[in-house]
Amino acid sequence: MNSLVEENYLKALFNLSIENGQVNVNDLSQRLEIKMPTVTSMMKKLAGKGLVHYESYKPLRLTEQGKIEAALIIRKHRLTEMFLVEKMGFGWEQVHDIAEQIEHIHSDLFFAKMDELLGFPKSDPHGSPIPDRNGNVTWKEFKKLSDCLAGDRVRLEAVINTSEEFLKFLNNRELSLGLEVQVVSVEPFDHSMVVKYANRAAETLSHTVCERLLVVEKTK
Amino acid sequence: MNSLVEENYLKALFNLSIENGQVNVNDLSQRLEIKMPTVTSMMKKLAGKGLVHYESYKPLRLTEQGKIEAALIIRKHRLTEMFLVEKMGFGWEQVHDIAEQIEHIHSDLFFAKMDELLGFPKSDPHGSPIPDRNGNVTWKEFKKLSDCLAGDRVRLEAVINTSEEFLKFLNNRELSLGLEVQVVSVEPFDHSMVVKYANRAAETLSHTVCERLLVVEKTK
DNA sequence: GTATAAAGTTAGACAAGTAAAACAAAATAG
DNA sequence: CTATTTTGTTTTACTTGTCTAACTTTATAC
Repeated sequence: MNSLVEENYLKALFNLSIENGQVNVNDLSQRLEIKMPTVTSMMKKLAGKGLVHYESYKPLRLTEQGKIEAALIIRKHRLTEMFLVEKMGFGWEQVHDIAEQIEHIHSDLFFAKMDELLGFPKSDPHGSPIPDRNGNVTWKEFKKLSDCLAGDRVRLEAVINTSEEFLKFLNNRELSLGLEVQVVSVEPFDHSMVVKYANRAAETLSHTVCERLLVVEKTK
Repeated sequence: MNSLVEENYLKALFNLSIENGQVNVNDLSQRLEIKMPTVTSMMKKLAGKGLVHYESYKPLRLTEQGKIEAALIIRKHRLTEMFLVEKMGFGWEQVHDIAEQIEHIHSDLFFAKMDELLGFPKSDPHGSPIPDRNGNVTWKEFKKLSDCLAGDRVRLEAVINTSEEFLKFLNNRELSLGLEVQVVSVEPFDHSMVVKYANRAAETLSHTVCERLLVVEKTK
C-alpha cells in the first residue's frame, strides 16, 4: 500500500507526463512544491517499489504498474468531483480541493457506490476522462480552441486548468461544457480570439484562456 | 491546525472521557493501539497547544478548547456516517471505517453541504448525537437495555458499539433503531434477557449485547 | 506496611518525509 | 570549445510520530 505522499508523487508524475510528455526531476519538484533532493530520493524509493523507472540524470517515467496505480488515484479524484457536482450541488470551481483530499480515502466500496450512483460516468465535471477500475484511460481527441481558425464552429468539451480562479472566470462569461462556440476572428498580434456563443454579444478571449479550452468540431 | 494524528488522539480522549469518565495514559494507549511512551509525549505536545491538561501521573483531561476541537471531528465523523447511510445507500454496519477517514477532510463547505442535504440531523445512524458547528453536544437521557426489568416496554434509540460484527449481529435479528421492545424476562444467573419485538418469536440476548443497546421508556 | 505489580516517564533509536549545503553532470551561450 | 548556468545528486540534518529499554511512581496484595 502506498502512502498518501507516494500517491501524490505518482499522480503528479502521471499528470505531468500527459501534459508535457517528458518529465524531469525539476518539473516534479515545481509541481509538488518539494525541493529536488527530496524528489530524487522519493524516485529511488518508488523505483524500489517497481512504480518508476529511475536512472540518474534521465527523465522520469512511470512503470506500467505505476501508471495503473496513478490512474486509480485519478479515478478516485474524478469520480469524487463528479459526485460533488452532480449529487451534492457544488459548482465545478469548488470541487478540486475537496477531491484532492478524498482521492486518498481507502475504500473500494465507497468509490464503487459513487460510480454506481452517478451511472458510471465517463468524464468528470471538467471534461477529463475517468479511468476505469483497472486504471485504463481512453482520451478523446480534443483540439485546443487556440488552434481553431476564424469561422470554425466548435463545441466546448473540456478545460485544462481546474483552478477556482480560471473556472470562476469562465462562469462569469457563462462558458460551460457542451456550449457551441463560433470563432469570429483571431488577432494575429497576441492570438486572442473573438468568439460568439449562446445569446451573448461577441466576447474576446486571450490566448492563455483559449489554450485551456478543449473543443471538438461541430458535426453538422 | 492539528495533524491527522493529533486529531485521532483528541477524538479518542473525548470518547473515552464520555465512556469511562476518567482517562489514564494506559486507556488511551490501548484504545489507539499506541505504546504508552508515545502517548505521554503526545499529551505533552497537545498540552503545549492548549488542548489537554497534562500533569505527570494524573488522569488526562481535555481543555475546553480541546473538547471543542474533538467534538468538531466527531461532528464530521457522524455527519459522514449519516450521509453514507441516508444519501448513498450504505448499511449502518458499513460506514464506520469510511467515516473514520473522511472525518479528517478539511473543508467546512463540504460538511456544511452534507448537513444541509441531510436536513441538519441531530443524531447519526447509530443514535449518537451530532455535535453542532460550535462543538456543543446535547446528550439525550438513555438507559441501557440491561438495566431494564421484566415487563418493561422500551424503544431502541442508540447502540454503543459501532463495529461491523455487532451491527451485523443486530441486522440478523432485525434489531434496528426506533424498534419497540418488550422485556419478557431476565435470567438472574447471567443477566441475559428474553425480549419480544416486531412480529418475531421471543429472542434471547446476552448481557454483553443488552449493555450496548440504549433505550427510552415507551411513553404511552 | 513492606513487597510486588501495574502504570507512567525518560532516554535513546528509528522510519518517513522534508530541506540546506556542497558537489557533479548536462545544457547553453558566447 | 570552453565558460557559465541550470539541473540533478549526495550528504547531512531536522521534524513528526513511533518504538524499546530502563527507570520511577503509584497502586495492590498479602
